[in-house]
Amino acid sequence: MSNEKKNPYQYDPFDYNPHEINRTSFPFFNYGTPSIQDPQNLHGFESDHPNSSFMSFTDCLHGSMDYNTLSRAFDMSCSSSEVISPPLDHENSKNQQAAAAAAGVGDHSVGTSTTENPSTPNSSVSSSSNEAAGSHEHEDSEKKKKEKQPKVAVCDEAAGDEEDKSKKGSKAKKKEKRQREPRFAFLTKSEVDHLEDGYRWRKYGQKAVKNSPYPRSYYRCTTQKCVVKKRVERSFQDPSIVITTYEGQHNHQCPATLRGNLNLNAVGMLSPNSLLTSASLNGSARFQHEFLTQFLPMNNQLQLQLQSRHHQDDHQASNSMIYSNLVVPHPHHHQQQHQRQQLHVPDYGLLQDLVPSFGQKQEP
DNA sequence: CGCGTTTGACCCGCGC
DNA sequence: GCGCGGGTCAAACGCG
Repeated sequence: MSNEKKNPYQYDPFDYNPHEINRTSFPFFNYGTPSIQDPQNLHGFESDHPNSSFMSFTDCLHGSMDYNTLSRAFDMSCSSSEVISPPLDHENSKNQQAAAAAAGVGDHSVGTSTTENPSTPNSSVSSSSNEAAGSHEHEDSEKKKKEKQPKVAVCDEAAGDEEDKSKKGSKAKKKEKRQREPRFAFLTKSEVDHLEDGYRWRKYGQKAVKNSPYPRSYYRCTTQKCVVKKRVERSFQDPSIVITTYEGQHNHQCPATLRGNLNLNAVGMLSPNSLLTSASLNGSARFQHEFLTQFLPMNNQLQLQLQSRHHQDDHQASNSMIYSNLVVPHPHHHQQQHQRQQLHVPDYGLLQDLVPSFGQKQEP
């Protein structure tokens, strides 16, 4: 656990350096040196966005921009041909988890910050996992996940959802390993589990999470034909952290956007710099968690790029991660909460699956 | 009544 | 083969 970003496979999207972020043009991804251990580092980021007021990513994303553009804007121009899927070494992660847990891994930053920020606003740290990349590693990870959802796999999502429904037993295509949609996970510091992201979700299940007192909730986009799902769970290491994992791509527009709220400038998205600028300058704008959901469609590309990049810069222990100070307006909270981001949150739930190295990074 | 949540049962893959 | 755990289904229920 203590290490290594040296290993290209030890992809740790949760490891980042806020300072880098300030320096880099892209506020969400950081390929810089990992030093989140120092909570202080957070200040750098924070100072940039004292009010945690960012433009809504959703807004931006709903604008007219294609993913290619986005990825370019995000300065993720590396080749995506190389798929570097974090190997979900089960054993490894188990050990790491155990070790981490034993060591009280809450990773300083997490534990510390958390305590320091009892008010729990919202901030998020995200990471992506490339599960649908198709690499061997990917396969491994999938196995861990047990690729369920045979229905979608068999009938090609959108279309078959309905029909399959009736047939749980129709193991018709068992052999066809269900292809998992690319998943995108991120952390959000919030008191509420289900963060508003502009889309409408229906909860379809809840399960207790092993080794965690917090249950994991399963949501599905209520839009017809949209097979996007998301899982929400709370980090047991830091209950203030909500781990949200999106799976799939929305094939429709964000309802919120449709309702019209934006004057978003996709502009901001076209350039990392502009994004940063916008975020910093546009105090009224919000940068919501939702941004990730919008990001989903480009996940493959994005993730590949991120990971590839990581691979290239592994000497820097680069991590692909998306993070932000979120202001998530929630019905239950009359006030918007502001939170500093928590980095490097050790979680042994979904994150472990998504970010294999997540649990091992906790050590300087 | 429509929509969303709750929750127990069920399915399925994996490890032992 | 069995048990475990993740993921999903679907009936029951709640709410506006």
